[in-house]
Amino acid sequence: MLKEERQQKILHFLNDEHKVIASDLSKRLSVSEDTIRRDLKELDTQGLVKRVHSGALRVGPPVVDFSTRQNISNEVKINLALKAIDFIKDNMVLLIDGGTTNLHLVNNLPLSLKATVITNSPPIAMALSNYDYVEVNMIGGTLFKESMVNLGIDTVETLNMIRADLYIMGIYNIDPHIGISIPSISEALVKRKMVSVSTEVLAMVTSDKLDTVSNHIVCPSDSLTYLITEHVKPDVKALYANKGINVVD
Amino acid sequence: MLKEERQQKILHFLNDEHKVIASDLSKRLSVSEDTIRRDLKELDTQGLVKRVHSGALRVGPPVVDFSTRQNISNEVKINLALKAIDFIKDNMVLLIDGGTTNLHLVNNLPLSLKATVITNSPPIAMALSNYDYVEVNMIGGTLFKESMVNLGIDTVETLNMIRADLYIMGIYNIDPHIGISIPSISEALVKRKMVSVSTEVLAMVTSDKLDTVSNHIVCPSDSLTYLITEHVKPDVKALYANKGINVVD
DNA sequence: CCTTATTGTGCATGTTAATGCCTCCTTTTT
DNA sequence: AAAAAGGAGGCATTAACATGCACAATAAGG
Repeated sequence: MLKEERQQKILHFLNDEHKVIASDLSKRLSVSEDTIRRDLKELDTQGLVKRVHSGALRVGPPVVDFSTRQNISNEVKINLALKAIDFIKDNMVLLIDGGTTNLHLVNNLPLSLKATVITNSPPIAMALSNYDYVEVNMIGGTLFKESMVNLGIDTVETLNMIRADLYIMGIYNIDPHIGISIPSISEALVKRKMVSVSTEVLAMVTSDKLDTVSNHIVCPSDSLTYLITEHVKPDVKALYANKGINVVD
Repeated sequence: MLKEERQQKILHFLNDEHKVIASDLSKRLSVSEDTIRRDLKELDTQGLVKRVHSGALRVGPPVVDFSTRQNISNEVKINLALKAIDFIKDNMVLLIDGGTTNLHLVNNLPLSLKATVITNSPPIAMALSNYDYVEVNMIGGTLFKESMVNLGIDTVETLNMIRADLYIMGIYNIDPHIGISIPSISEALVKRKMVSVSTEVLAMVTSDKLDTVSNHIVCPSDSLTYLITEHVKPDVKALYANKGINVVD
């Protein structure tokens, strides 16, 4: 990757996030922190970013890109994604389904990641096409337009032939007692199958969804291996931790 | 190869790729890296590229240059798409594979279209999610990043369970005598199967591809039902028409 | 047809740029 | 205040670069 390209990416990140952390950039762009520091220094000299301890700040207002950016909560989801990335290692077989949070995750994976990704979500597949060392396997089915994932009998049947190291589940609701639930039954069926074919299961969730529930149960909450979230009250955290879930906040 | 020719090619590459690497160019154009460096230096002096360490960047947005035919060809493709739409009726089962021309078609379908579309291309599927009355069935497989389609054994096997009224084939080359061909063998296998499960086959092609050929044959040209193209010479048109192909220009 | 200038190219040379690591120092956090 | 995290500057390594030179191909002129 060219130096100019990398710096362009940093500016692009900064456009969405209003601040960037050097150590995060190092992971995302697969270069050493020293290089990131040099980049930030340069960009600061050009007046394109404001260098601060441990990272850099955006100068001026963000450039609005109508096609992709919707809301501020992106930043929260990006932060969840950055924490989740620590659990993704080279040579894993990953199973990733849909959801905007998962899409943010995929857009922030280290560029050098070497992995096999299985997904039933066209947007996830397309995002992964930027990663040279990631093999993408799409699972077919009937496109469910609300959440942009392929669902149906074919999908479940194909999943029967698969084993994954880590399933990154896009979730809508989670309740420590009842479990993970979802409004759509067909999505629930596919997610349930995905849980059953994966060694570990990771989910990211914003704190406001930590004790909500929908009508279709995907799996009990202790099916999760990792739950990535924001700052939560200690008692809620303990509730999940007691079930053997690795809570990261 | 002439120097000017080579530099023209470099500009052409840059138009599609927004960056070029000197060492890559050396291989692609079969000259030494020194020569490439001299070329890039020259082009930089003329302000046509921005020279950076290890390569060069495009200056400004993609060039609207007639020699590269980038923008023009988009217009042409949209025109082809508009002609092709006449052959798409409500309640059809359509099989659509990848390619920019097909994507243009999908983006210009009537919003009221009521149909079932089967596709192995994530971008096509995503574009179709805007159509309320179109059911989208995705065929899975291994994502082939160059052309953004799912390919492989799974893909072909899934196709065995399908019958379509009309297959809209994205094509690269067609020669009236030899047939439709494509550089990638795995893509050829999938396309061939798609032809065999469809009642009718439609392809759109710009006139400059009307008598070219690649190495892997998909099917004889008379497998086509409709060939949508630009203005072509009467004799060429007759050549295709004599094979029972409905040529539209 | 042969000579000769011109140009483009590849190779050998020393030089510079980009990056990662290391050590020592500074800032931040606990 | 101690510990941890971040940063600056130096050094080493690698890839990319500029330069000079030689050779080949081409074009012009005799």
